[in-house]
Amino acid sequence: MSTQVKDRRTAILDAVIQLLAEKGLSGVTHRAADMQAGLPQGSTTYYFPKKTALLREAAAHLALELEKDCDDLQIAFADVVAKQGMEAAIDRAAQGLLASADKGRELLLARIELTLAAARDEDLSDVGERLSVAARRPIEFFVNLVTGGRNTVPMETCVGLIDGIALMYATGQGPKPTVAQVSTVLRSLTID
Amino acid sequence: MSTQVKDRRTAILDAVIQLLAEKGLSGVTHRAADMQAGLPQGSTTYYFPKKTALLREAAAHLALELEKDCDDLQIAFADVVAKQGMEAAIDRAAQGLLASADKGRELLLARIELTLAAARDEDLSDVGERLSVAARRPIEFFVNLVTGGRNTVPMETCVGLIDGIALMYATGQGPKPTVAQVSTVLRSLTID
DNA sequence: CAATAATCACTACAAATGTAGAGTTTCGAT
DNA sequence: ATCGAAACTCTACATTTGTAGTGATTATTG
Repeated sequence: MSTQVKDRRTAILDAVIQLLAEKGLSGVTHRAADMQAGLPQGSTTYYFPKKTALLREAAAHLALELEKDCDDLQIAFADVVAKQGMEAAIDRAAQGLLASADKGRELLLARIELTLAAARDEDLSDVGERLSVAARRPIEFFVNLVTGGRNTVPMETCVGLIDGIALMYATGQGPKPTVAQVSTVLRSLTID
Repeated sequence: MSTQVKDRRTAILDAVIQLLAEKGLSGVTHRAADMQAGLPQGSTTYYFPKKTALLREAAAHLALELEKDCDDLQIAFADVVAKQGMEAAIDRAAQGLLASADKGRELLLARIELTLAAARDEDLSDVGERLSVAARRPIEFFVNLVTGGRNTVPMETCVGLIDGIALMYATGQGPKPTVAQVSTVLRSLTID
């Protein structure tokens, strides 16, 4: 059935994302993906014979997940802004960014791995672009919320800032930033 | 001769760092390192039989290079502060951070690769710590310069911020930040 | 139910990789 | 000059990986 196919495909792509986060790019092999997904050997080869295609589709899948998470976030925030005002929303924005560093640790690490891979392989450059766009969305939302659209720093740079903090935390190189610290940085992006 | 030995070892470690930046962690093989260093096959195997040791030593070598670059930077800056005052120095600090993103692109990418690897492999955790310390030094210097030691954000977080911007630029995901933008962010780290 | 196609599972194999060890060269001390 | 050791190079091999292909199973259609 079509759902069966889609289930297996997504199970494999989820497994690849998990492998990227846990074992790195070199940890992604057809056999490892089979095992991680709990499917018999050969499954990944069947659905994605070429490894480039496997990575490409995993990246697309990851981008979709990121965008879905972002949509959820925006819906949740509409309420906060409406009921508690903008100032509270800004703190919650910082909070949201930090939460995504915890919950989305896997997604973050997988995305960084793929971004690095895309920066090297010509064949994956479009994938890098796709991920970059997906990663920009929540940041764009938060930064616009905080600065009211008058941010003085390009949105890509804002993504870099936030990603850098998240990556630092995700790789265990430093303490988890506090809400106050992040919102300080967020506010600094506005013209004063 | 002893110099011969040291030359070959460092040539190999330099090659590994270059490979890390250009091909990623999975691009680092004994044979690839031989070729990159322009040495006959088997050389890397001879000096670093175990791959873990190869990576570990490459990380240590990278840390040394980072620290050396940092020392040069600090010496150069002592002059600027003395002759042109603090305000000029702050702009030059932002400029310096940006310059290191260009000149040090290889070092940055190699460091990120190793940091990610260290975050996964238990055996490399000390390496991650070593690199983290080395990366912190120049940031510490600049941030202290800008904030006068009254930075409101932990130093590790500052490293994350700067690394994130540099990585964004190094992976071609966004425009090179301007001096004004970086110094804006730098200044935001102070208590006001 | 039959048969035909789609889906899946397994085997096979060439290339690459980590690693060991056997040769070979270089070089200093006697 | 010769010996011995250190430094180096090369070959070999088991393992892993990408990928193709072949057989088995399931679903679908007439």
